[in-house]
Amino acid sequence: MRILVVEDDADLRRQLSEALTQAGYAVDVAADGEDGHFLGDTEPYDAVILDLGLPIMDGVTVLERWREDGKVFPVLILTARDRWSEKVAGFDAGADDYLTKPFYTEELLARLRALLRRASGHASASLECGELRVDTRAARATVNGKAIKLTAHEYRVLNYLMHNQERVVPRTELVEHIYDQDFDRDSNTIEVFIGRLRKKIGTDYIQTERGLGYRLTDPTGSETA
Amino acid sequence: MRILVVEDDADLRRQLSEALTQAGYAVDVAADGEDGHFLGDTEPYDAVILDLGLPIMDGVTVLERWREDGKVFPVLILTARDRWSEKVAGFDAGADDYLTKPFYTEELLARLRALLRRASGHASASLECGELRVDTRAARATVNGKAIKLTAHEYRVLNYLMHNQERVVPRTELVEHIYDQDFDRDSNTIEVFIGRLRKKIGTDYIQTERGLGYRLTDPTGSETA
DNA sequence: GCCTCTGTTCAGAGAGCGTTCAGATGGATA
DNA sequence: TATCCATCTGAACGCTCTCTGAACAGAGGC
Repeated sequence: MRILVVEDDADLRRQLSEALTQAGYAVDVAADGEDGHFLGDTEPYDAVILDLGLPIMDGVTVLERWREDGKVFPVLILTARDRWSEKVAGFDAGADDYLTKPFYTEELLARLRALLRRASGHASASLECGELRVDTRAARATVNGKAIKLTAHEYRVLNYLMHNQERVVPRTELVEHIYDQDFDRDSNTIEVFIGRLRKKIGTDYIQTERGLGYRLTDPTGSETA
Repeated sequence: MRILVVEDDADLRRQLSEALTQAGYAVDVAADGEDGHFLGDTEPYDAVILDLGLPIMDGVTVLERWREDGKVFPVLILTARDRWSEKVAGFDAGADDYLTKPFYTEELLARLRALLRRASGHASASLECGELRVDTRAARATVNGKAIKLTAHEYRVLNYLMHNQERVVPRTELVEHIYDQDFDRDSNTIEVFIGRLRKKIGTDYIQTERGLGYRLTDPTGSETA
């Protein structure tokens, strides 16, 4: 975890740097808004601790510019001022937390941990198979980065196959997982859906194992007849 | 956005509930730790405001159990105690923010906005989607810079979709996050609101994924049918 | 070559959705 | 308190798209 500290007071800066280093973080420091802004724009930080009263460029301005540039790292604002209206302004500029000087180092570390923990909770669950990708959260499929429009049942079939890549999935198993209990098995709807999927994602992904079922496989991968 | 308030003091509970409702949230309340824990376990909240000193089950215990159960909603801890050691304990139990009584309602709302925004993966206070913009602070929406007049529920629907851009949001999920506990789900109010929103913001922003739900998307973005 | 299994096409059925509207509800105003 | 107005709600209706099942064509195995 790499942290940026932007603080003009030399004593506090050193104190923060030491505390964070000791807590196991990699720490960079900046003494004014311009340096701080530059570092935040160019280096990949996991979180930033930002003083509001800074030389050259104000802390809120620095923060606003980062957010405009699409920087999403969590920012903890640090300031001597205690007025709530400024806290509100800080939050709405894109801050994630706020701490008023003087503060206990323990509390700072605790808030930082909370920020990092929350920021890391955003891994999107996506299944991949070659150039085929299914984002289960967004319910969206892409091939070579191009979005594919799937109907609800097509999506269900593909999703199940993606969860069972490289495995032969019998048609009965597909039926059981896609439909609820009572479904007339004397129908060829699965074949129809497989056909439509092939048409949309490309014919090579879904192989037919005659008499056994279907297998989703990476067509570019190591193939053995 | 649906919020759970767990607070034993009746006055404060009502005050919070009113303030949050007026700010456009759907609010459920609980007066003790056991009720609170149960609600948090069974209903899909976007955030929780949790008092530490609670009857029957302590706030920290409630929080720990939620986290053990895999609940990830952001939690803002609220307490009369000001000692930093308890703040640290609260954070490490899985809290995301901390506020000491007495507090300004404005600050609570600002911290809540920051939590919700961060929880949905957005860094900046104003949510954007193409030319559509929602200012969560002022509860105001604009398209191409022109303000749009939205009713309370229209705003809630749009706000929730903005927090979940590019994702298919099932209608049931929308209902759960826009209304509080008691609401008759066998109604087509969501369709009605979607229809009105499309009329106001333009028809291209909200896509219907038949059988799956609705998706808010940037119409000018790189879309491939 | 015959038989079985799979792929494709198509039209009807049905579900899901959009729209409209009337009544209910709640908040504001006098 | 009575009245008005905006908003919300739930039902009805019609439309569109998807699903389904059948029929037929094609591929593969024996």
